[in-house]
Amino acid sequence: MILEPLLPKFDSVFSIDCVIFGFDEGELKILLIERNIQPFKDWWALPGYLVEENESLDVAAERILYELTGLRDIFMEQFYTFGDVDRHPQGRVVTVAYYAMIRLNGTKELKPVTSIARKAVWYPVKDLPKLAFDHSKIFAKGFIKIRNKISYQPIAFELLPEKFTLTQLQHLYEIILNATLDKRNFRKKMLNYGILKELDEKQKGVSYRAAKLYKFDRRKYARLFQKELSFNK
Amino acid sequence: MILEPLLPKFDSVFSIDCVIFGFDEGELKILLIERNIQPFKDWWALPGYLVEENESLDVAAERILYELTGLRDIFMEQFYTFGDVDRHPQGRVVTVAYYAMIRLNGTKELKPVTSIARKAVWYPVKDLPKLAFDHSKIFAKGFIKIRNKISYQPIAFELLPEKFTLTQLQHLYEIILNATLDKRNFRKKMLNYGILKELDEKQKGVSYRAAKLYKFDRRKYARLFQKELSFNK
DNA sequence: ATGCTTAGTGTTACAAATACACTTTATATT
DNA sequence: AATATAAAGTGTATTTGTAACACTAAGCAT
Repeated sequence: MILEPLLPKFDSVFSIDCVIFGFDEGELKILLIERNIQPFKDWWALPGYLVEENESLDVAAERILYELTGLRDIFMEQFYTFGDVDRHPQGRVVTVAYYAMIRLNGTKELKPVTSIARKAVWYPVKDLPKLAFDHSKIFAKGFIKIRNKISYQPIAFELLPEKFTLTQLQHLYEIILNATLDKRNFRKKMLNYGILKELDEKQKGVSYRAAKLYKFDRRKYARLFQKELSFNK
Repeated sequence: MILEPLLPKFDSVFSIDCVIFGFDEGELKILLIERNIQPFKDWWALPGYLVEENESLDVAAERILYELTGLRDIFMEQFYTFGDVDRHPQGRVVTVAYYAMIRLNGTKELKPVTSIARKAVWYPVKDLPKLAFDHSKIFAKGFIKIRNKISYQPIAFELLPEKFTLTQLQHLYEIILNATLDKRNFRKKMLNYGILKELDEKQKGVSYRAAKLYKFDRRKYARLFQKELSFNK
């Protein structure tokens, strides 16, 4: 039997960082934690931590988000990997960044289940504090990512409450795209997608004419994105 | 002076893998190497290797591609990071995948400058061999990436020789999109982009009517992609 | 009853995408 | 020289989507 050369065993460290978008009180927000450990103790940071040895990246992302914020069952998507040599003071740590857009029911409490984070809070993206590591850069790239995504997929509803008005939806688009949109054209386009269901219900508690409520039809939405774009023939 | 707790020093290993697309003899190809080292010695693989300690990911990608194939100054873009627990037999190795589309002048010789790769060759994507590690999966994701990209950005010219005919361009689109396109509409659309320059030259050596040659105008191309998409107002 | 504030609505103009088939031209063959 | 061949090259009508644009309707507060 031929002896194979002995190979060194690799034992690596890398991390996950999460950019979680929410929409509340007419503002786009992201989740930040206050770090309770070194390095960057007491700094604001994206929820992020080291991946464990026997964990795939996707699984790690879910676990880490849960442990640092208490949020569960959030579908996140990987969007970029940051690997500058000096991005981590303890050595070479590459971090894989994930993003998600979620509905922030007001009720969902943020409660870190580990002491790594002192607390987790929703922070308006307009007014972010200085962040630990290269997290400002990571956030910026994540923001560009959802801006692009929303331009070709009507995914904004992930951020809205179950029932919403068309004006709320439009405001959300305007914030993410950083542009003002024409009301009539916006409504026409959205309704044309055929993924909104008009409800027999109206907004309540407003001191003016109440708007109709809508909800998204996820089945139709899924069907919509089976057909592909451009150059169909 | 307050003593900070001593932090462990991280010392990690991760890799880069490159999916390099070329177009030759009417076929879409990618670059593969034949591995000359364990693990997966003698297997076909994507050009890929470990990142060095003091190297950013982008720089590592360039170096690794060069060392394994002899190709230089190729602009690559990161597209996904693969981190399944068992993807590498020597332990936990996360790999950051890059892609590029390049012009394959016929002349550019492929010559690994390290013995890690025995050789590097262009392989038709239609007929890839079994690949080392999870490289088949990486390739598949890279292919989807360029398919999507080409659908909204006329980047296909990266793959073509300096001078090309519209029919060649169309064939390339058809191969990447896996669809047949209408000749008149295709031409109209391409010419409307305003990034093609008609030359005073014709195809040579064909046994039928020679087609006009075109080349891409990179200046106009760059300008085209400063203006953004969708929902402009 | 009046005022205020937002909801809700339609048309026209322009641009882009699609469907579709014949003529022209360079070369090769006889 | 005549003919065959193979791909180049070209235009129009239809449909679809995008863009610009301003007033009336409804509900609540006073």
